[in-house]
Amino acid sequence: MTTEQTTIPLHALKLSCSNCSLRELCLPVGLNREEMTQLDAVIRQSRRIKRGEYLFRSGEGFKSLFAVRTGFFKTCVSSQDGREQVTGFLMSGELMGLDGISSNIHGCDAIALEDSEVCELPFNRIESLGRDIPSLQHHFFRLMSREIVRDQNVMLLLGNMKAEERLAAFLLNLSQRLAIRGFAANDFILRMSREEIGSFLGLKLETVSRTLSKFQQQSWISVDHKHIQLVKPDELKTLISGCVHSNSAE
Amino acid sequence: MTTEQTTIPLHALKLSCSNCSLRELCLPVGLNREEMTQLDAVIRQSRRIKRGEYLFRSGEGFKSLFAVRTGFFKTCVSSQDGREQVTGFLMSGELMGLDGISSNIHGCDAIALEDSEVCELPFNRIESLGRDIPSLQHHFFRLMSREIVRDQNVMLLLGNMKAEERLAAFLLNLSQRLAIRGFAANDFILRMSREEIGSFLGLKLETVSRTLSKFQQQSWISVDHKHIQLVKPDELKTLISGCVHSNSAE
DNA sequence: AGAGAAGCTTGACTCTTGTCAAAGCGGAAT
DNA sequence: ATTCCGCTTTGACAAGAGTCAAGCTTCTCT
Repeated sequence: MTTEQTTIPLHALKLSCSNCSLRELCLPVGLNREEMTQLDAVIRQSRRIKRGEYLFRSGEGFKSLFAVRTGFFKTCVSSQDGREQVTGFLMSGELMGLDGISSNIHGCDAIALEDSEVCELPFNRIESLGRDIPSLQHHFFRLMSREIVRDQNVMLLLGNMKAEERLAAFLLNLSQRLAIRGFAANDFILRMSREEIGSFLGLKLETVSRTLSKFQQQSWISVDHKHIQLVKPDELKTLISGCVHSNSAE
Repeated sequence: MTTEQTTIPLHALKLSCSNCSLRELCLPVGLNREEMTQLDAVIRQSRRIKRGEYLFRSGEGFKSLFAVRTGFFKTCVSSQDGREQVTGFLMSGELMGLDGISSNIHGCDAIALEDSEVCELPFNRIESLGRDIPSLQHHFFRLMSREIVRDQNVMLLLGNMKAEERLAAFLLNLSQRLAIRGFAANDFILRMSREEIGSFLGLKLETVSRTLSKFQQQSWISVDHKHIQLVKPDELKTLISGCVHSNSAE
């Protein structure tokens, strides 16, 4: 049942752009055939990124957005003294680089957590194409807005929740996003280290480890290193019921 | 020296749209006279919001963005059990409602912290105008991206910084934004309560109070209820040097 | 295959922040 | 002008998470 890699399932591929598995990007837009062709022309051939490699770095010039085609990424900002804050984990169909638009400079690092493939979307061409295809323009506004909503939910998590709640919310969020992509919701492999989870959740790696152990002792989950099974996902949901945003539809 | 109200200074007004003091919105775009007229036509007459009133609520239908003309707002998301997370404090020229675009439903509450005025920007008209005026379209993408960058910096703050660092960063950020608007950078009135500051910074109100007292004991600031003076802003800067984002140009 | 490095778990202890409580002050409304 | 309520400050104590350390497992690279 274990998902070997977070690859987008085939049926989604077929329904989306011809050269790019961007479910998020293409499906909801409702483009006709000609518009789809135009968009395809803009999307550069996909690019392979090996595990551990940077897709882009904070401070580099911004030209393109990148959509994850296969694989798994993290994005993070670093402070001057080296503290690292992971700002997100991205799986297939999700967009990176939106923070670079404001200043034409990337505001975070994007690092592959497994061998991955991305599609490059040159932003100036997206902009001009958006002027010709209103629904595409609207879709990009929506994508950016969704990122803002996501960030606000992370703020709620970092500002208000206890360690157990944070970790439960994290596991359930991963589970849900995998399920949407056609993978098992309750049996998956973590692509990131305890330290990276901790950085994302505002916790130390020891706290992450201890909390996972606690969940396992309660038989809510089973932990075998990076292999996680949600045995009683409802218990996790109960734990965070109340402390999640009223209409958190992420 | 105290700023009685966060009103945008006159020279900025003159340089911006004729019916709306939206420095952020108008100045950097470089619109010509006719385009400016078009934009003015879209911006609805400004609306007054009394202190304590909601501009919009989470869950309400989204139609428009709102720009603060005068006054001061907070935006916040609430969890089901009533925990409130303040996601931002907004002063003149800043935009609210960007999170509503994704689902056509507002994702947060916007509440006036003093008697305020806002300009309403119907989003569908902004979108269509953006198609005619590329620089306007680009400007809105940039505004949304800037919001994402801001949110990432807040994540860094909530995830990595200690109470003193958070409060120092908060005070310096306020100071800087006031200075940009022509107000005194080191002598200002807080528009929000200790509890609201705490909610924004992920701290309890008592911790905010104690930390302010600590700063005062060190003669770094002077605190008289809501009246704050930054006596030694450089000490505050030293405190957060290192833990702020490398290129945090907010 | 073996060695070394990196990552994970767990324990003991510390420390920052949260919680509870009480008292003081100021501002808003009558 | 007065009263009351809400905000703020401060103290004492509790608790959750961080720090430090040791030992173990797994993975990677040679």
